[in-house]
Amino acid sequence: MVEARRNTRQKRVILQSVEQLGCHPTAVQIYSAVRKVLPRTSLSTVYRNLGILVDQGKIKAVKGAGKEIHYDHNIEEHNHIKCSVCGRVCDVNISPVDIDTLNPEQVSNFIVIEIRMNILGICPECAEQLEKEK
Amino acid sequence: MVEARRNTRQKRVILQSVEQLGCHPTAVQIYSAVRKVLPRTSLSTVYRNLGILVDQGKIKAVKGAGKEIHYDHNIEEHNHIKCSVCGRVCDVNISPVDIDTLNPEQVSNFIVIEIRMNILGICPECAEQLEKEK
DNA sequence: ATTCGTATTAAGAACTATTCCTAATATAGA
DNA sequence: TCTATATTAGGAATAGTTCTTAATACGAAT
Repeated sequence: MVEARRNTRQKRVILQSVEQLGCHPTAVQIYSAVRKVLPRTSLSTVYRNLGILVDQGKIKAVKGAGKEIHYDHNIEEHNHIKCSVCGRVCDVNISPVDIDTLNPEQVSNFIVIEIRMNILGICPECAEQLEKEK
Repeated sequence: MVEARRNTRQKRVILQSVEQLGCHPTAVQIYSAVRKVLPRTSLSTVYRNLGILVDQGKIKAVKGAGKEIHYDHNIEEHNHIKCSVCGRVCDVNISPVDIDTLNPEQVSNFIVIEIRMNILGICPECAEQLEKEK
């Protein structure tokens, strides 16, 4: 990825959208929000700039349960839970495993780079809805 | 997914291949192995039967870091580490978090279904190779 | 063993999320 | 303001997976 140099309107609005949408939006959700401000923005511009913003450490990409990548304006290390019904992603507050305490045979002698937890669940709203339908 | 009823040659060879390949093969790797025995097998048949076998609890799908799904003949609960260089997946032996010990506010009031750890690392072989290239 | 209904297959089209390509545009420095 | 070029819009390409359909083969009944 080439180092970004220019401060374009698109890049500014994309970062703003990730921050304002808050709840771990996908590229398509960010795209919709951006197009309300800059209607001619293309999806590839959104993807490219999200990549640049991740590289610059301004946002984080949340991959995991499900095929879409979600984006997070909270760059502190934390984990996520995904609703298996509606697909939305929320934060979880489980202390991550300390990489330094692992011994090699536990991890097939790999050098560990990153430990992510992907948690699957049902969000309160969907749980309530399912309860009603019974 | 409709309940599978017939015991076809393809299904048998696909399950065998997952078991014999061992190290968390992808659908395409399984497809290659199956075609050595049944050369006219199609990729969609492999995918469909892998889905059936997962539904029947005979194998597990390992999703996580990376876009491909890997398949595991070891159906006991355990976690995985993926090599960021060559992409292969190995087992890790880290005690999973106990779902029952979590309190609701830790998990944004979700009902927790499953906790998966996705660990990213570098496998011994790739680490050695990288060391040589320096 | 043979017949027959239908579950399953092979082959490839379709789909989805993402990345790549290229001419046109807009930004930042002079 | 002018200019070089980084970035954009638009759409094509890609990768992994799922879907569609006519043909096939499994296995229950004979």
